[in-house]
Amino acid sequence: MRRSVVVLDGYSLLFRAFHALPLMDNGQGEYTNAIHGFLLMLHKVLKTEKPSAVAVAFDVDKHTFRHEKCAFYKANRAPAPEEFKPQAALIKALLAEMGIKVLEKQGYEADDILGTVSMECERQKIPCLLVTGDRDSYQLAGEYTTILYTKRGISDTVRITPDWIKENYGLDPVQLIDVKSLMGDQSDNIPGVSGIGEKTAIKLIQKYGSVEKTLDGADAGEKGALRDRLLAGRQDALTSRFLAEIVRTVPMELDFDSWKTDSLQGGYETLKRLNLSQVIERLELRPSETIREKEYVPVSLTETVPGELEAALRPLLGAPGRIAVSIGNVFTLAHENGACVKVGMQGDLLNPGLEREDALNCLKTLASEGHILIFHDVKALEGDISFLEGRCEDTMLALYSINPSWDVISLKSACSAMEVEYDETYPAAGIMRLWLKAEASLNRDGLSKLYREVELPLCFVLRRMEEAGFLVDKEYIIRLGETFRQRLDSAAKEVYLLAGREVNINSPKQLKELLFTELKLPVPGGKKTAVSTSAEVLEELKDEYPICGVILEYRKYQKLLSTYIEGLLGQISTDGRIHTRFEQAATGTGRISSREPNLQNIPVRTPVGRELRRAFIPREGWVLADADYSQIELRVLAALSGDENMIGAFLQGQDIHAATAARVFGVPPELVTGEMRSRAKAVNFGTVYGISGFGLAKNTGVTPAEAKRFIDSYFARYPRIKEYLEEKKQEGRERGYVTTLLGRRRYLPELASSNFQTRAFGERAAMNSPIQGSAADIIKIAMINTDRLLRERGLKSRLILQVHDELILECPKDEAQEAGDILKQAMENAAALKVPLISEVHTGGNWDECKP
DNA sequence: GAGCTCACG
DNA sequence: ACGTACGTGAGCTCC
Repeated sequence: MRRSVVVLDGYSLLFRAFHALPLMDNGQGEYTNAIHGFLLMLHKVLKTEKPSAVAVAFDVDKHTFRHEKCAFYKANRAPAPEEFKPQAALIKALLAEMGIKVLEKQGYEADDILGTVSMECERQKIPCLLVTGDRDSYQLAGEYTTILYTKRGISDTVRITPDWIKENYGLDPVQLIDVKSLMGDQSDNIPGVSGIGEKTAIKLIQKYGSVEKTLDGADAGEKGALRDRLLAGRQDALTSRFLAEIVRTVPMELDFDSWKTDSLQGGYETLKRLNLSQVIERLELRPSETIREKEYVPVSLTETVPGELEAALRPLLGAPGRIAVSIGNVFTLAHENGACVKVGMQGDLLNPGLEREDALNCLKTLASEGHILIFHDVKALEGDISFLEGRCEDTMLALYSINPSWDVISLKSACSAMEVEYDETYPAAGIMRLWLKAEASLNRDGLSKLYREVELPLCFVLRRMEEAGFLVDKEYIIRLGETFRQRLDSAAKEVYLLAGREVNINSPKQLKELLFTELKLPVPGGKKTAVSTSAEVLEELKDEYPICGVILEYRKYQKLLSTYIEGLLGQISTDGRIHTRFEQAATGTGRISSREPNLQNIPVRTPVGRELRRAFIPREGWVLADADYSQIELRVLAALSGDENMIGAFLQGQDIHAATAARVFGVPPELVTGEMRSRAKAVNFGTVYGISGFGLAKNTGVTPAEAKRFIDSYFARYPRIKEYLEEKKQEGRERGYVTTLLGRRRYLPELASSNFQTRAFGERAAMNSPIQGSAADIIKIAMINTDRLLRERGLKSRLILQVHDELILECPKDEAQEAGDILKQAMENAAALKVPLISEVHTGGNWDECKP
């Protein structure tokens, strides 16, 4: 197909439509005339021009804060009326839903984007049509670039080519820049030369060729008032020349092939809500988000012989397309064309049919025929799912990418989060409904990349990690358990002795009664009633009251025994390995979690805890390679905030906590004491968590007033960090969410709460989520790349565990060096920030040995 | 099933 | 004046 590109100037055309059409609304206060006009215009252009690529360009936030941000930019243009603004916001969402590429770039006007696209088209010799209501774009006309200018209204257009400009102005397109610099433009705040209008400017450029030549020639070549004006306006003219020229080098990716023009699908529901039925009709839109029950062709294949299944399905499922799949008690499939099939599975008493393997083989056939299979949580599917990599979608992951706060793990709650009908008898139909809606939302919110390039590929990596598992030394754990049991028992006996009676130490209620009522221990903090028997409280009392120390001892071994010794022993599979399950849609920030058992909270902070870590081992002849990011969250904070001081410390490879201490205490680095460093470290942590004076005080043991002073001097030394955290809170309040490096959102309705506590929590989450979430984004990329590289290089080494900022490989001994290098490189190159990412690799014969 | 406690990053 | 660190999962008690 012949390639050609059409780009529309979003705001200028919307504005044209807004003024050309009478004000319309949908009866609920939403104005629609500009949207209506714009979409008809878009449709007409696509129909008559039949381009191979289309996009719509917008200025970023032009209508909200252009006045403050940019002194000379469109400063004198009338503000947009209230009836217009919401339409501008709506159209972008609509275009995304319809799958039309939206182009925008912070700090640039739509004109600049048009200029950049046309420049690229000139370079590639692709015909390019710029549709706009702004005559400034005439200067962009060229051999391959035509301007479709809307003269009046929305349908009265003229095609501007270099020839047209020659005929009408006697000039080349670029000389229009020179004309504009002489005549000026009030709406763009281009001064021009005072006293020179369009007619004179054109005449001068025709005569001299350019602004420079006009100015140079004016002294000798002109006379009277005109000569005086040109000489006086020299500087203005030169400044104007700079302002009048449209930027044609906006840094942006231009992948024309992805700017789809076929099938303007999606947007039906939104247009319906806006009551724009004429647009729906003209664009021939169909309600794509919902498959209505009557459209199904439900067929029950009860007696199917396994081998005949595919043949039976084929006529129902039609040409290659997208098929939602659910395998539970029944096997259901729902094609995007509405066909729907249900087959009994073995084990279903009413309708016994297929074996699991038959169902999987059926899917294999469908996938090999070019169908895209859609699942809800594909990783949870039993059996070998490797054939689905690159051939499937996952609604759970799509919805989680859109909003990690949604409960999307079960299909039922996912459907209720998306307000989609859930039909127990045809789960696949629910999955298809979810997918069609999720796909539009992913596009609308710019999250397709996150889903498609991170979450979806990652789930196959996680699946391989789950299957690989972590080998443990079972006998060692049992022996360790025996010694822990002895220490637990003696601690219990000692507690009973000191208490004078037996008590269930596991019961906080009984313990509270014993300590604070019977034994009348003082309550730390001067509170009247005891509130907690937590380690924090007992720690404070243990010097004075030995029973508290013994209770702590008891608790330590109780935890180790029940959660770790017994918990882990109960999770060892027949292969001697522990296969955790990674939850990919469970956290509010984008982190993954681990369960049954949780291998992300294996003890490490105390020596006794680390004894347990020694139970995690590689298989015979292999080693573990463990790599962890150094200070990834603080590095992310430094990079996102752009704080030069913190960036500088990381660039120089300094000990960040010591460097912070030196700055905040105002002493040279060599005079930083251990105490100073550890306080600075606490504040660095606090900052990442969304600092509060009280929280810091509680964690470091200083008074809240001291903590506050410390935070104040910290922010005085790192002003950009303070600004950044304020910005995040503000952003959260304005937009309702904050985002990570990859655009992952966290919605924070708490910020609008009238309850102080709720609101304060929202603020801390607004500060923390971009940091924790971006770090999570980064390690996910590292995991995908590590997994791919290891396999591409034909190595046997494999990822077996992720612990938020740490990745663990199991490697054949002779591969350890190479695999460790790959791991380190993949981690350090996962993102290019303003600070380096550093990953430190350690190998060892057990997990504990992998610590520095 | 909620609340407490505690293991991890 | 309010009452706090961010993000998880698991085992225990007790209603």
